[in-house]
Amino acid sequence: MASQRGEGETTTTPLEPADRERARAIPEAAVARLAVYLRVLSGMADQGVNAVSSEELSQAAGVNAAKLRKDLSYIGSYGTRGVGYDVEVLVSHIERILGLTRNHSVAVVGIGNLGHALANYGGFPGRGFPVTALFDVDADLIGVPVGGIPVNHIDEITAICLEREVSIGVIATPPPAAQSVCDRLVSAGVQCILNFAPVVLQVPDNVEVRKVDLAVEMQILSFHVARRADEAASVSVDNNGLGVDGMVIRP
Amino acid sequence: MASQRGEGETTTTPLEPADRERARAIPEAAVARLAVYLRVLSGMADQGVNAVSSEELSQAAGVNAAKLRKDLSYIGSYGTRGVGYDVEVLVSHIERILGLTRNHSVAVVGIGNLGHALANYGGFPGRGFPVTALFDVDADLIGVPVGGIPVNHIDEITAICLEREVSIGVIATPPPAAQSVCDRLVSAGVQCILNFAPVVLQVPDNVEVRKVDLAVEMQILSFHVARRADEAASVSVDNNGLGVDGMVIRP
DNA sequence: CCGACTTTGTGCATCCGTTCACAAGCGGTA
DNA sequence: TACCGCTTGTGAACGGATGCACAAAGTCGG
Ligand SMILES: NC(=O)c1ccc[n+]([C@@H]2O[C@H](COP(=O)([O-])OP(=O)(O)OC[C@H]3O[C@@H](n4cnc5c(N)ncnc54)[C@H](O)[C@@H]3O)[C@@H](O)[C@H]2O)c1
Ligand SMILES: NC(=O)c1ccc[n+]([C@@H]2O[C@H](COP(=O)([O-])OP(=O)(O)OC[C@H]3O[C@@H](n4cnc5c(N)ncnc54)[C@H](O)[C@@H]3O)[C@@H](O)[C@H]2O)c1
Repeated sequence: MASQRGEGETTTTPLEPADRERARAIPEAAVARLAVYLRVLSGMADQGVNAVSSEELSQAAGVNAAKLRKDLSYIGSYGTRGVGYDVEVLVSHIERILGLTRNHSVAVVGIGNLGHALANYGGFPGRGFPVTALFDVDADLIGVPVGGIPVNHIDEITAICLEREVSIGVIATPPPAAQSVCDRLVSAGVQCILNFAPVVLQVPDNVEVRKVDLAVEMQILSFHVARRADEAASVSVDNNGLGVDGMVIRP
Repeated sequence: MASQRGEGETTTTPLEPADRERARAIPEAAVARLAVYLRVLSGMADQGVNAVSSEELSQAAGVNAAKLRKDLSYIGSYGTRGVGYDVEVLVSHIERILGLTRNHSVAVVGIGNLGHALANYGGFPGRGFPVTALFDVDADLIGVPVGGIPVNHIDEITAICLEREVSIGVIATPPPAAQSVCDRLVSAGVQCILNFAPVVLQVPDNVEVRKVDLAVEMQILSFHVARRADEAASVSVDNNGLGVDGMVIRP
């Protein structure tokens, strides 16, 4: 508690360490997009591309060019007018702002279907997120290596998280276990949690939780299907009063 | 045009095709939360809870009570002042708005680590999203049943998607294959896509894509770690000029 | 060295979503 | 029936994000 925002109004920004002030001001939505730009730019760098314009990059990232420029302006002015951006330069600045200059050790809890997939996934270590610890309660799993890391018992979570300096905890347990696992991660000092269990986690203010809820994603898609169907229906209603499946819509 | 609010004092006017107009106006963010409320409410219903107030429900869903009420107001007025909401009633209305009154058949493409986890996951069918088709290119996988469904070759995607009336396609292939898989899904008539590959997909306007990008999620968490570390540093700088790990921050 | 051309960075208007605050409406109670 | 306390539903203010449009600032060819 008490670690909410609050202070910061008094200074009319005479900022010396400009980056810190900037970082604080970057909208969350822009942070998410910066991560996407970074991935696109990394791909370009790998293909030997040296420079890119906001137009090109925005196309590749699937956003509006003006928004891209604004997003980039949050982290500083690293473009060259009339030319564009140096890919390498942009990559390194985005990495710096996102805190990717150091590795973030990841622990996965719950090595079931999803936990196995995550532990085996090769995409994280390469991007600065080495998976360094796996936990479960299932006796059959303890000691078994998954993706090269042996599974530990959940009871060892505090000691091991501290030892391996875990900064991100991933919860892939069944829903009923999620809150208790979360609590354990928090008391082990983990301040960032990625939660796959369809549960709303209660955490202290100093802990950041992001959730990935596939059922919710699907339901959002479902909503759009329904909306589309309705639109189609309200058009065809002028024809015959029938919905898409021939279902009568409010006759 | 005409689909906005408009009516001011004549609020008692019960619109005829009110739901369609409403559905169109629901902000995307609210839709995502409605899905969460639905899950919480379903849990309550299972436990025999009959009624709930906006305060209780908002707590359980981890949101502000006013926001919850506004979200619910997008779908209609189904509460009782002075009392609260009937759980069953709310469930059925949210389901209706989200289009969950009918099943949405799901196809998963790319039956690797992640695809296996998704195919085996029992949480979808129970929520109205039966997985009815699996596709891959790997000859060793074709015909093998995963989660009860045999894997088909990707070349059969059009025929099978049409036959099984797939409405949601899930892409879990390696990134280079994602766009081509997406194109095939689209030409098979699939209008909703959930993409796990870290790639920006290009689709026609009538197709809805949602992406789940775990690397991006982690990078957002990383950003918050970095921000936190900076805050700590700028405080402790007043003490000893040292950052959290004893690393010197701008001495 | 200049002028034409290109692209960035950003002020500004707009839009969308969140939050506040309170009147309206309902059930319970005397 | 009339009053009281509680909770909903929503107008209105606010804040944050988006998109536009253009001046500023650079390159490049002559
Ligand atoms: N598999 C998917 O595709 C998928 C999709 C969406 C959501 N999810 C969610 O992800 C979570 C995991 O799904 P899954 O399919 O991998 O489940 P799973 O049952 O295959 O695996 C769960 C694992 O967690 C372990 N576990 C149980 N209690 C534990 C505890 N207290 N501490 C540590 N480990 C514990 C179990 O031993 C098991 O190995 C669930 O919450 C599920 O709802 C999964
Ligand atoms: N596993 C994870 O935890 C994880 C995490 C984040 C992102 N992802 C992403 O999800 C995707 C899948 O990851 P994975 O670990 O399951 O990969 P994987 O390599 O285990 O599986 C990929 C599967 O796709 C199949 N495939 C390849 N090309 C195909 C095509 N054209 N059509 C149909 N199938 C094809 C392969 O045969 C393989 O079975 C990747 O894009 C990955 O970046 C995975």
